[in-house]
Amino acid sequence: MSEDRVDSGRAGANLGAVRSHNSALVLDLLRRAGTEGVSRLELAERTGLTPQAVSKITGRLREAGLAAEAGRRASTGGKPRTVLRLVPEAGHAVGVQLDRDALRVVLVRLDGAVVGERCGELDLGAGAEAVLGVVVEAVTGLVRSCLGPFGELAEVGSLLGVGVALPGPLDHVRGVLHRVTGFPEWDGFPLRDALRGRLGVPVVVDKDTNAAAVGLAVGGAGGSFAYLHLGTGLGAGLVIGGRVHRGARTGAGEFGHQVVQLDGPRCECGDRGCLEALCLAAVARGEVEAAARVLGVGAGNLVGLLDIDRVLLGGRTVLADPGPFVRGVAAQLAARARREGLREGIAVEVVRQGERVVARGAAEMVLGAGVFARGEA
Amino acid sequence: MSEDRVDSGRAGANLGAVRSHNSALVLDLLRRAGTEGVSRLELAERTGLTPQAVSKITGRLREAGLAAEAGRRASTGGKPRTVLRLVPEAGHAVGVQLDRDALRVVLVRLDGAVVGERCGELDLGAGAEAVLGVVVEAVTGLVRSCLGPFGELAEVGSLLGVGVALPGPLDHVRGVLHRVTGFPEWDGFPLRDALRGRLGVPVVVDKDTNAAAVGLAVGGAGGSFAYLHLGTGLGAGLVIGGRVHRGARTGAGEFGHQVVQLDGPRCECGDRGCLEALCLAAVARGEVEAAARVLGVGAGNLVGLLDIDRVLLGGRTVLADPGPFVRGVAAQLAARARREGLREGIAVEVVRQGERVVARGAAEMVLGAGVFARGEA
DNA sequence: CCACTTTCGCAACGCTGTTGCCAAAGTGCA
DNA sequence: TGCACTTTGGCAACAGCGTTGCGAAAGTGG
Repeated sequence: MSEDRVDSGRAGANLGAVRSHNSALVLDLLRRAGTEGVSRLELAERTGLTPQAVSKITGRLREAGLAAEAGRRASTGGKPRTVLRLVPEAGHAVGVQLDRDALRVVLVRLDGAVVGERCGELDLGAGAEAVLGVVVEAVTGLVRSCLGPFGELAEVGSLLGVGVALPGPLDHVRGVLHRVTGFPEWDGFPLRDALRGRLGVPVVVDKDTNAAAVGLAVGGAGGSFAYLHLGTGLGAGLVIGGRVHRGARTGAGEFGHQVVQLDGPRCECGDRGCLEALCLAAVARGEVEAAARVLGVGAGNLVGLLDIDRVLLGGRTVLADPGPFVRGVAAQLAARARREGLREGIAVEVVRQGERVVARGAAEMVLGAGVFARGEA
Repeated sequence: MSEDRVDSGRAGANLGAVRSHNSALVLDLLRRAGTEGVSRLELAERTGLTPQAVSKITGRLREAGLAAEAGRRASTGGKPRTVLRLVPEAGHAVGVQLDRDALRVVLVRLDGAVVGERCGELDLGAGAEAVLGVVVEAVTGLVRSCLGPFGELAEVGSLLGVGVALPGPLDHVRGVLHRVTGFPEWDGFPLRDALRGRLGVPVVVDKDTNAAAVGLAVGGAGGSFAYLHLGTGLGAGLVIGGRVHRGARTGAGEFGHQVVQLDGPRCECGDRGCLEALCLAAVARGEVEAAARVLGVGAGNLVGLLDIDRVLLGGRTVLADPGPFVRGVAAQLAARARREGLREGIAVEVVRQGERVVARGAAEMVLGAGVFARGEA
């Protein structure tokens, strides 16, 4: 997540990069360990660093207030290991999910736990000014109710930033929307800078599917998976090698507009036989099993192309009745695996966080990127 | 390519890793510079390292015999820049392409230039012993004719290893074949170890499409692209962020068996409506334009999913008559781009090296992995 | 011929993780 | 209760990375 300094593009590595890389690594392991904590020696084993190096790194993290000692393990015949734990209150992030008709805002701690939430209605068509007002109102209100009184949001020391997730293609790097289907007034709107200006804290913007993928990747042990989101549309967030794949123009994940039926029915995108059109039409007809089968075909195409570890399902339509979707997709993947001579298909699951997965992931984008900027101090 | 030490999995970085990383980086830039060479300051700019660091690194490379000074640039008002160039003869690698009915062996230098080639017929069904014999014979014969007399292959100091590329699913990490369609006797054959035993030099094994992708990625500036190979089958090699994506079980790139026609005609894989079946059927009927259109649909699905930079076409069928394929695929991608509101589709090209692309890429796999092992000494 | 620009190496430096060593804190047996 | 042993983890010295400061080398241009 945060080791971009070492290998982004083809950049040279210096000692600062090594420190960033290793500190981020340790911090990530600490986050995964959660309440249980990890010992220094375990960290050394998992990172491949020497115990002494881990001691130095964790020492820096403790000094920065990000980690703390928390009890000790049972002895195995010698001095018991000291358990290190993340200090969850040392950092917070806000995650915002904007949908066509709804708004969800969560406040999460450094350890990923949700400590506050607000949901409400939203009319994306009401114009940028109105929508921004609602978002600013919801974010400041939520933070105020959870983290006490303050004047400006920037005064909340532990607040690392705000992550915003919304549907439709956008430029993740610059935080500019390309277009939001059905709402042409958002075309080219610089959402990140606008929000950053009104909130006064760092803002990150990404597609909803990518945000969810970021959230689900925490604890994913560097694996690869796809998050398939079936709601008002159908998209995918791809995690490859523990990192979200956004592509050259941050447009990756157009899963719903893959063609699975040459010369099939017209899709609103203008093409024919798109997966999204077929799948949603089946849902509309009440034929969930057929929808699941079509979704499974698309998932199979994706799995064949990328050979990922597992498939996660989410989004309003799936969550309303998960069983048939999981079974349908799993069946398709199992059949594909059999044809390839493998024993079993790859795992298919429904996301555990349910409706929250996107908002939580949006917050996680901030934690993944921002925690370490403080740890460096 | 070779910076795995720094970020493979989630490994900690130490000083050795930094040196490896940076040396590999510089070496890679030197290889791309080719005959023209690069100056130290250019290397510094591109890596982000200080000129002094580059001087130290190139000093080590020169001492190892991998690089040398080669003239100077025109002065711009001060001391002219000294040009550094790779010493092409410092390293060689053999690339082997095994196809169902043909064998191609190339010997390439460190700079990627092909200095020797052998082609011949092959019967993959003749059994492992016979095929291995033919390969060993061809490899030693070629190296002997190019690099002078020797007893064992391992005595050729500049020979870094042999890369082998062949169709069908296999385990790249362990060098074991899964199965070669139509030749069940190869199921589970440990090709890498068998060849390594008989040749006495390091051997790397990979799918033909991945090998081609490796070769094409050299000089690719860290971008992402897909190599689509249409020959007796249809597969893809994916390069994401300058690195070949092989997936969890090194099975990525199953491009030909994506379903694009629900309930379409049966494919020999057992599924229905596979791209490969439809595309090859059209070719068999002589309808090249239709084949290209179908291929373009598949390419569009891939581009939408991964948002890559460009698409490269190769393989016997494409090379026999490239025009219609390039036009057909480009048309599909342009249409997709228009639907997404982009000005133009992504670039579609035929691979320049033609029939050699796979064998060259196989050799490149060795250079990418092996050069640096020597540079460290 | 001299001033200026630009390249590039030497030496000292700061910082990284590593190594060698020892104190601390347990277990387990006599 | 005491002693031997195991295991953890900090202190200090170290090797090696890229960086900084500075000066020599090698050109151009007036």
